[in-house]
Amino acid sequence: MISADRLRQIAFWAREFNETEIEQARRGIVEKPLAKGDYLCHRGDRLDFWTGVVEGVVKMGTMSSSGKSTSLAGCRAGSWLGEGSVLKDELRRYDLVALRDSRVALMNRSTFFWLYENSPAFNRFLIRQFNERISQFIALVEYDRMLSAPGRVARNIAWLFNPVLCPNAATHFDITQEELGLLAGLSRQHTNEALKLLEAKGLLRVERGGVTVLDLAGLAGYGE
DNA sequence: GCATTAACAGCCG
DNA sequence: CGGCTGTTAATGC
Repeated sequence: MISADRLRQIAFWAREFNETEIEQARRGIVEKPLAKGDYLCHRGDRLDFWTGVVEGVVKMGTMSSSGKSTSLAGCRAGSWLGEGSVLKDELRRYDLVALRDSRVALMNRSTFFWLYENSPAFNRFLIRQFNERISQFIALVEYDRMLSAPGRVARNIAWLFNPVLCPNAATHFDITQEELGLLAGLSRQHTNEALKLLEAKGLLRVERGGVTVLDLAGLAGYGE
């Protein structure tokens, strides 16, 4: 379990919680470090924890039968995921893998359900979260047909900066071009060129070991 | 042919 | 010195 202060630090959804809710939530959460390349779960596993990224970057993706990996979305520190699988008590539909040394918070299923049954604030959060995920996965359908590298990079950056899924996001984020490549499913070189093109269009600024978003809407809609 | 991997020199912290 | 970046050369589909 974690302290109430720690909970407020890592869980933006607990901001409007009352004392009872905070107490329940903090008792039901443990933290776990992940080394670069570690899998938290594979597609098809049962993982009875709702998961928050506390530090680092975690990739949601799947591995095809041929062994080729497909990226769905990156989740950076501050974002929480897997509520669908916990709620429906189903097997995971994707892998979760740490792109760099990371730290996750795990909330057990019974705590999740207690909040679901008892906390209006948590339910408001869940609705917003699901609504945002729907948009994200609708965009994923387009994305599948959109082959352009700059488009892929733009989408993935826009997701990382999603203000609903990741509310504390500043405009700058430390992420290497290699990591962005892993998220977008591109080589580092290709990612590099895509980034420079997006920079030339004024959508972002490329920095050493990071990017600064200048036009989030422009990135989210790039390639339409 | 195109894109990915490999290799390497410059650069910045 | 170590990690990241930007190129070029080699390789694979």
